[in-house]
Amino acid sequence: MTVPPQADPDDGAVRSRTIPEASVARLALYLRVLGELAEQGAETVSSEELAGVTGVNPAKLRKDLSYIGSYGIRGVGYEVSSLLHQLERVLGLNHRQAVALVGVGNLGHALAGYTGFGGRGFPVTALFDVDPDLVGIHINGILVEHVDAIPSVCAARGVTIGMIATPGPAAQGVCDLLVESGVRCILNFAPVVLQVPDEVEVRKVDLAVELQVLAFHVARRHVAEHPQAVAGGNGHGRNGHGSAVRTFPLVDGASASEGRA
Amino acid sequence: MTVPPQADPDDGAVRSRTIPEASVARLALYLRVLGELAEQGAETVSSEELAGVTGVNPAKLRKDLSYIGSYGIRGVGYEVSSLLHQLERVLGLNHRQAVALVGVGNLGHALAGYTGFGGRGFPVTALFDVDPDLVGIHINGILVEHVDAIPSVCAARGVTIGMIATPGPAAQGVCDLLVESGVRCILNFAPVVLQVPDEVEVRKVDLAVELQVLAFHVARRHVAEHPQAVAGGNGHGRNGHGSAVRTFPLVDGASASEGRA
DNA sequence: AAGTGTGAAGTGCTTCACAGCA
DNA sequence: TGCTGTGAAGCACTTCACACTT
Repeated sequence: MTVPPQADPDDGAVRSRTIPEASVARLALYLRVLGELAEQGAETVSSEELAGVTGVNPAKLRKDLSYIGSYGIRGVGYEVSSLLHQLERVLGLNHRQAVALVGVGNLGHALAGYTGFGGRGFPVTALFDVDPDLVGIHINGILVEHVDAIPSVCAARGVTIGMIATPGPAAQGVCDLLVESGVRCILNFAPVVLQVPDEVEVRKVDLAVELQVLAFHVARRHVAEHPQAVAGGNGHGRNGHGSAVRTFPLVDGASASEGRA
Repeated sequence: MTVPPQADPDDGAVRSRTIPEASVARLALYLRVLGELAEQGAETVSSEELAGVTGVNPAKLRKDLSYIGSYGIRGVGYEVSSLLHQLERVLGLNHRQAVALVGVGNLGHALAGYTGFGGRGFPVTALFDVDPDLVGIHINGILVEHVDAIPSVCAARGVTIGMIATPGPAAQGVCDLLVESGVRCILNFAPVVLQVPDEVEVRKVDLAVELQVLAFHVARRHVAEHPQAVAGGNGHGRNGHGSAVRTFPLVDGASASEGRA
């Protein structure tokens, strides 16, 4: 098809396509790197350059970008500022997203003060906790309010994204409050699986799981350095990014017969 | 094949299989939930029960577990304590993993105090920073040392996992130091793509990307509620977990002709 | 000549459905 | 009978290769 690149009505004739979820996450990555390139004064980038910096396969990058339209110039590359603009639009960053953070304990406090958010279009707009010692204080100029106030405050401030950084046992209750308040997208740091209605999108950041996956790899490497009865063979390569889907030999202390079954 | 379940020599006759990376992450999740079930006194669980709590498809769960061996009992389910033990072994949690954390600023300070780590076999063993105001202080009883000391300290304490929570520009340098010190698994919170040798495993937790993906969904939902010229149709469902691979209609303000090309 | 956009092939994860064991 | 373990089918993402544009 190859549609002529055209100015975007921003919210005018809304059309719809389809983007693989995996691509959406990478688009966000491209956006950040493009921002850095723009600051350095770059005017265009090729898929190969951008792929190099982001650790993504160039073909995959081009395909990702093709999902949002044809904004590249053949023989040249992509115009940085233009692509930046398109990515921001697709990722919904032209509307400011008000973020509410529930749980300002250890981790939550750090998140509340994390400048990487507000600086990039995600102002933390409301803070909540149940601890009487925390309710009433200010963090980064934001008042910490009681969890009971979630419905009213979220509605009043138009919160669109909720972050949960409470202890595990409190998370589901908080989640229910957020959903009840109309929040449809939630970032969950608590170590529990939240139950939510279909229309609510939950993303989870699970530090314990991350470490355990790494521990698995430590064990795997340990075997790789002491190849005893190891069989499996995936001599891949790449430099730690790429996120090519892989499988890993498992250090197994039991069971037998390896072939399929 | 169906191998008779047998006691594990723990490190004896080491064998190797293959586990999809996606499964490894879920195994860690099962492990945590099983721990909770064990505390509640449960002796067995069926794949359906465990699947319900973890938000995973029962068949997928069984397949995940089958990768580590046949530890279930047909007609009954899985013995909680036994399965727990197997998961810990596979995930390398029977050897304690010493963790080093670099960057004890905003986020790093919270991570250093995060009890979810040490409690589950990941004692934070070393802290590093470059800020003279931080070097020398203690956090949770751990001395913050200068980044220059990474090689010696990591070697001395047998650090196997490194966490990077520095500002973006410092991350690559810190990463190089860790790798040089023999650390082969890194959890990166800095908003940069680390360049590492093939043998180093990097996992990235990117808060900005998480929020941007959610922002994308906010925009998507906005359209769903105002179905104007929307075309795409994925009337899926599920409750926010499941992690079934999906695609999403894109709110597009430009370009035309939708069919392929 | 250079680099994008993309059909088609490749690969791996997910889900189904059922044989088989307790 | 109930539930696990798994072959096979389904599906989505990744990668290749090249037509096409500038």
